[in-house]
Amino acid sequence: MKKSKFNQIIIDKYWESVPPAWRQTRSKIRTIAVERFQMTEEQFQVLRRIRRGSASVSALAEASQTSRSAVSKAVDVLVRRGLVVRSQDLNDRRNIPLALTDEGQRVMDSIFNEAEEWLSARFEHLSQEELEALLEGMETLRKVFSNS
Amino acid sequence: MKKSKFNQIIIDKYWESVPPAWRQTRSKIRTIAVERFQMTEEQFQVLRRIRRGSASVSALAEASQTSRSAVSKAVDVLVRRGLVVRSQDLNDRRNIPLALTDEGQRVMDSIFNEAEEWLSARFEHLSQEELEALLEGMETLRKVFSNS
DNA sequence: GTATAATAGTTGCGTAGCTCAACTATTTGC
DNA sequence: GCAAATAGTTGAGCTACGCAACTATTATAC
Repeated sequence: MKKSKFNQIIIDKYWESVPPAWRQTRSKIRTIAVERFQMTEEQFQVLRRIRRGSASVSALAEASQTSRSAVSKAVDVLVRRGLVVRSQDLNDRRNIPLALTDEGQRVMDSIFNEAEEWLSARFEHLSQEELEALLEGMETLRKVFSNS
Repeated sequence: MKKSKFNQIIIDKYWESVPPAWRQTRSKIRTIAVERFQMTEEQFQVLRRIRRGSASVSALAEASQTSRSAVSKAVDVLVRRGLVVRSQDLNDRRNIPLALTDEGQRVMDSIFNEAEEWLSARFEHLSQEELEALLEGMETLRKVFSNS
């Protein structure tokens, strides 16, 4: 009883926080991307993850909880724009490792500054306690939605 | 220094939690919606909010951080399907209050059960502490992204 | 060793989900 | 009473993304 009531509160809060946060973030990224870099939010996410280390289409799809075809298409655009290179894995030729080009690296640095400054500004006025609870909550969120 | 480093951690965590959570949720809603109710995720959100009380296109757009035109179109589909009615506000005739029809209420009840059971199952194995931190974190998230 | 299954990636097609700008219909404020 | 603001709608157009079908490669089964 008590448990299920609390559950309902969690679910309500989820609907009221995550989808709006996401919509607003996407909208902001789009604005930056379109105005200055002609890049979509999805491409931004792909670049973001490639930047953190070597990656493949499948790994990116898994990490961002989307389909391989969607990632494949995003990567394709980035390759055509000279921001990403598809390289080779001689041990397993099905695998196609992805990496940033120098230009990709450069673009990433500036788009990152802008996007993350915006995000940063959002979090700026939070207290230390709020930040810590937020961090913990987001980690839980990540865990909860990462499998399956 | 310390502050900005912590900020970076928060931002990273944000990227790794919110967008994937959202993508997976949308995907699940779509599955339920398409398979059983022929309804999109956006329509689901609109119905969800109307169910909680009277609402208008503008209020819904504000709450879900999207544009009025997007909401207007979603509402239009729901009206054509007989799930929502546009009524009148005689005090201000610009305002068009929205309400569920009986059929809309009925459909909502069952789609809700299904969608929220899925969400509920995700949160099921969390400890009480995790749930509380999650709740607090999501409230912070909501606040942070609620004003323009 | 070959057939079969599994895996990585791509492509075409269709549709949902927006946004922007332009428009109508009201109401509010000098 | 007229300009500005507000609520809502509509049309054009583009992006995102899933599904299904396809190729290429590797792993497994017999």
